[in-house]
Amino acid sequence: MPARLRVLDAAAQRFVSQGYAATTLREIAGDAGIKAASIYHHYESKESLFTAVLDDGIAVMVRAFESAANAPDDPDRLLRHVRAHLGALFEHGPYTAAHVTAFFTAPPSVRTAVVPVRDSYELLWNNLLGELLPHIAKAQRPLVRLVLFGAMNSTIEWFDPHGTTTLDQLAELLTDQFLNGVAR
Amino acid sequence: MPARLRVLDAAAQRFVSQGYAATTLREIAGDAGIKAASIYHHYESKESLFTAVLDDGIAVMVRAFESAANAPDDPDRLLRHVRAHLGALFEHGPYTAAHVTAFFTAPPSVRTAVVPVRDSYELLWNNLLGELLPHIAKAQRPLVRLVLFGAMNSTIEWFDPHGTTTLDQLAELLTDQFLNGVAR
DNA sequence: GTCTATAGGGAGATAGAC
DNA sequence: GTCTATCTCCCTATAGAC
Repeated sequence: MPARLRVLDAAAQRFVSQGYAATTLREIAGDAGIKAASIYHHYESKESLFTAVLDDGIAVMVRAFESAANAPDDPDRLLRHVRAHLGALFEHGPYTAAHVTAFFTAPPSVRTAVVPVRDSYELLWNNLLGELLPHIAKAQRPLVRLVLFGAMNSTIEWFDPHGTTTLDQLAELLTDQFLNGVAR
Repeated sequence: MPARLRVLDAAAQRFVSQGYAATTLREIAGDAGIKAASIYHHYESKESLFTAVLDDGIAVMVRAFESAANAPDDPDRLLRHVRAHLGALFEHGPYTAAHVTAFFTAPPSVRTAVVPVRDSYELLWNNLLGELLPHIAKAQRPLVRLVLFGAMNSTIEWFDPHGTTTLDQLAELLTDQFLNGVAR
């Protein structure tokens, strides 16, 4: 595995678990098996390293969304997209998770650099929800999406993908609860 | 306003918006109108200052929960508790918000010190949901609570309490969506 | 492409005057 | 109760050898 990638992996891991400011380049370098100064051969600064992690995270989510969209006539279309989002969160390393746990620890410059990329992913979801739930007023669509995102993303704080509940089951539970509620 | 409280307020504000590690005692002191060294007359360390903020945050949430519980026969009992939680989040300063945005930037020692206090609040909710939704299996109760918490807490990242939607309306929307879902 | 060495700055925390 | 002064440590980043 090339050093540049080992550094990126280690950085994503550390940023997720400690936040941006609490993570030092020495720690990242140590995890990657090199010295801190060598990081600068691959990335020009700590900030650019974080930006690279976050950009990668969105790319994973967008790819997951798009492959879920490839079977448009599936009656469980929403379920498949929820599963894809959760899959990105839990099965593709800490890159996407960084958006949930570390984004708000990012310095302003990093935050603004990544916002447009995040927006593009959110737009995919707004359109999907508009298509699947046409009875919801357009103005309320982002709000409904934010609630769904809140429920999906918060799983990163408590769900254990190696526990008794599988990711498939979690996706079903979230989708059902989102569509039908918990009252019976 | 006593200096000890000005320091605590400033700390809560800074921790919420920047995270723990990115916040310096010099910034907090500046906001409170004193010098950094003077903080040590009121708090023994930066960590203890953060712990104080988080303890206060839980206390506000517990008080809000309890005053919502004072009318137990209200048919809109869940709504009132959701409203109370959101009220704690948006109307009682940044102390409660610190739990949502800054908790995971806390050093391990702070985290473990606050966990028992958080647990007590979560237990209140588990019991409430068990009472209101008896048809849900006991084992699934925490999961249902976590999804609800995810939806409620994520509002801190996007809801503007001074915008066109009021907190009352937001509470109604979240409660309705939680109970009945978005499908029609 | 990785290293050692180090510059330059800012952090948390302490000492002691007022 | 707040200040100034300062200690000590560790951070990001750079310079230059190999």
